[in-house]
Amino acid sequence: MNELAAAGGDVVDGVLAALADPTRRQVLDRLSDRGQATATTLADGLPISRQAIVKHLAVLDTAGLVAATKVGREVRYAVRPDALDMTARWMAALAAEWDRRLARIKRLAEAAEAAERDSR
Amino acid sequence: MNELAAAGGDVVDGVLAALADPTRRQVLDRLSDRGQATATTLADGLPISRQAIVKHLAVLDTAGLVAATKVGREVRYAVRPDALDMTARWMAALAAEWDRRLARIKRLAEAAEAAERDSR
DNA sequence: GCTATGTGCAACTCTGTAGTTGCACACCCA
DNA sequence: TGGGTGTGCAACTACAGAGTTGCACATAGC
Repeated sequence: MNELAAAGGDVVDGVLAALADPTRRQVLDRLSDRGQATATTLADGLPISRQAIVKHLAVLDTAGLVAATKVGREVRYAVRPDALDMTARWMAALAAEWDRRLARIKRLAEAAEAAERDSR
Repeated sequence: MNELAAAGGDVVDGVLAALADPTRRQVLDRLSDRGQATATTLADGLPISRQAIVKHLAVLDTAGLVAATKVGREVRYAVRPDALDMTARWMAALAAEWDRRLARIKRLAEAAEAAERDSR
């Protein structure tokens, strides 16, 4: 089993699934730009309905990328960097791990080649 | 417009879409573990058909996460860390950007609150 | 109290895609 | 040269989810 996949796997899973959708990334972008916004406000500048935005916000909320605050009759959403940061670290660690393994394999291949040359 | 989204947007887009699928992450994990593998080999330990694996590998290839090498009649795949590393950096920068904006908004809110208090 | 506006809920359509199966083709080996 | 094994291509099914629409409900403001 992979220890990288195990560490905070649920969070990473949700964040990756959430960020896979371009519309959701756009929503996040606008949200981080304004600091706070409601689904209705966000739907204004986008070519999709408010309900679609609401669904996207629900996904982002589940992924921990967004936090909802009820103020009177409206619900304000704000960006939450923690989950994103965690996923970035996970990804960087994974890339480093791949690099390590590739370097090891390259070493082994070169050693095998050298042995081959010597035996000839 | 967001300068972060613009920088290497295509690569990030592909990588995120590719990593969103758990099966593809599993394929990548096995691939990085073995260094090299064919679609047939990878399909052995997984509960899906070779053709499904082939399709996943095609997606990963398009995303730049994997490289294919033809050796005789078989096609060997290997992990390629560059695109993943680039995406990790993009994500870290995005998280930092969110942090910055949140800090700025918090500062503004506090300043507004202080002004409110003074005027009272 | 009455109306405006913002949310929530539910049912529906539709497209993308994960997965399968069947078969043809290419190549290694005896 | 012929059989076994690995790939590629194409058609098909099935399901998740992105988006819409309609309506009921709650709250702010007059």
